[in-house]
Parts: sequence; C-alpha cells; structure tokens
Amino acid sequence: MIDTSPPNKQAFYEQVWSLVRQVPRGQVVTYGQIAQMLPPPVEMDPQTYKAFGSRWVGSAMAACPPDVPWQRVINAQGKISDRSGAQRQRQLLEQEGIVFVKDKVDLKVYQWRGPGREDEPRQAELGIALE
DNA sequence: CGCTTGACCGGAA
DNA sequence: ATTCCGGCCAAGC
Repeated sequence: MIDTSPPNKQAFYEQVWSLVRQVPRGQVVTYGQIAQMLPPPVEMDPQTYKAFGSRWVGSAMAACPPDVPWQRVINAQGKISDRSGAQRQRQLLEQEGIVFVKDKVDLKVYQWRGPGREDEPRQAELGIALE
C-alpha cells in the first residue's frame, strides 16, 4: 500500500481517503493527524511535510469521492474549519452522536486512535470522571 | 508563464 | 484565551 513511488498528488490523496474511510462513525480525526499517519512523499523534506501536510490533507478532502466520510475530519482545535458547508458538517456529526460545546468537540473523547484501535469512543461520563 | 488562494498547525506576542 | 506569523505545495485563472 505505501511504497516509494513518485510523490504523485493523486496517490497522496488516495492514501488520505483510504485512511478516512477507516474512521468509525461517531469518531473524528484531525487533518494533521492524518498527515502524520502517512509517510512523507519521497522527495520531500520531512520538515516541510510536517509544516504543510495538514493543508494537503485538506486539499484531498476538498476533492474526496462520495464514499468518504469527510465530515469526520476536523481541525486540531476540535472545530470545524470555516467554509461553506461547515454547518452541514456539524449536522452530520451530531447525527452520529457527537456533542459540540461552544462550536468544538472534545478530542479526548471523540478522536480516532488509528487503524486497529477502533474502540468505542469514550463517553462524556468517563471524561468527566477523569477530569 | 506569474499571481492568488486554499477543508492547517504550532509557537510567539 | 486570542491574534499573528511563518512554513512555501498545487490548481485555477
């Protein structure tokens, strides 16, 4: 799946989509988290990738196929990035049971841990208990 | 061709 | 808590 083929933009996008498809209903990921999970394009300076990877993930989401749960990708602050369609995104997430507080979600509770760690999202009860 | 703009993020004021 | 700034890739015009 991940190889050292040319840093094709399309290939990068598809890796992003592939990852997002694995995010379970009721959980979210951040742009930066996805970028971090993917290997930096071969000829790219890792530092550069670290700085801009999240943006490219955003670009990938802007062009995602219909079968990708794009609504589960939010920014590192737990908020929905400002753009047309943001309202729709929030609506979809709330339908999945995600609770917004002051326009943001608690990433400690809802953030996806990665492939192979799709446990139940921690419920607010636990979060409160932990403080 | 060159210029503009963009679903981001972390550290510094 | 909030705002500002640097990072410098691609697609579209």
